[in-house]
Amino acid sequence: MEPSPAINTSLGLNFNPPPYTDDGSPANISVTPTKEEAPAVLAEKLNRISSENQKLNQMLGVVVENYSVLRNQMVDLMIKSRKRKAGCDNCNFFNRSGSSGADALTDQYCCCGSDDDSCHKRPRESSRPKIKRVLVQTPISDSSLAVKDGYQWRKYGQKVTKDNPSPRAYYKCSFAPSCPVKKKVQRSVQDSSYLVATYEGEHNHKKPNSGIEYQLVGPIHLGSKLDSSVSSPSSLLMSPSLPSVTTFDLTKSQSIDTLKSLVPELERPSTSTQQMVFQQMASLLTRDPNFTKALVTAITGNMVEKEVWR
DNA sequence: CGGCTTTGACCCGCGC
DNA sequence: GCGCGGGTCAAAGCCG
Repeated sequence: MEPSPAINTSLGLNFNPPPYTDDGSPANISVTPTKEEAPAVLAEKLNRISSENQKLNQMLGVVVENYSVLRNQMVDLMIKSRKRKAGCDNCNFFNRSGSSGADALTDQYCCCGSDDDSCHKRPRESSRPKIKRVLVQTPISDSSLAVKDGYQWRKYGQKVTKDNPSPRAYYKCSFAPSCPVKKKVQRSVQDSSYLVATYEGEHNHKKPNSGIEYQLVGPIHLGSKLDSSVSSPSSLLMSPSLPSVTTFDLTKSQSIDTLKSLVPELERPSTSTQQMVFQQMASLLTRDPNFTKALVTAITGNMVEKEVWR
């Protein structure tokens, strides 16, 4: 593996909370400005907020740009790596999975354009439904196999498969037959705290309850605990869209904890007031879809980088 | 009563 | 051709 170019993908989030006194109250901020100084103080605050907002926007742009660069580099490296393994200099796609189970990704994408049968057969885009895979962390005690993705599903079957002790549930979009999307949900055989949802096809309608919940999606490194077909970089590239993803419901306080665990710097405030300020800031930020998207993009980009060049 | 889930039966592709 | 296993069907049951 080639060494990674040193690209800083850290968010560099520096909230710079105002200094606090021992009793937790802000030290240098006048809570009740006099009538004379109120306009000046407000204008100053406004300027400061505008300035911080501008800085945050710039940081966001850098983060997104860095992710894009990293992603392109990862794609290039994976293609090179697979070409070496497959021994096909003209072909950039990946080996077919031998399994036909839930963890199998059977689509291949060949770029060599060769009609030689000794090379790989190219799937016909028009005849193959798009396959997207999603990882969702759920309590092991939750046996419902329900993945809340904003769409309505009708369960039409459940089977116990050979390679996984947990049953696999089959769902159709409740808009069927006009919407052809199907979904298979099964607990990961390697880490039963994760559900693996495999989506086939694309919805031809909007989410029935779109906007109710936020769903952060992006590839996440889960180490060797999960089955390799889900967590490996190759599977990331085999699916048409971001395939191996984890889901955080940012409307829940649990997600704030998740955010803090992902960005340890956010845990530095020590006093209860600072904690409260953090909670409020995190809550405000995570309500902004653009911010959450960029945040996950940055984090997952960093994770993918570590995985690829390990 | 309509919609959804459950579950056994059936279909079909694949390997031997 | 046969067996195996994944995927789907459809009747029965459940629930609001």
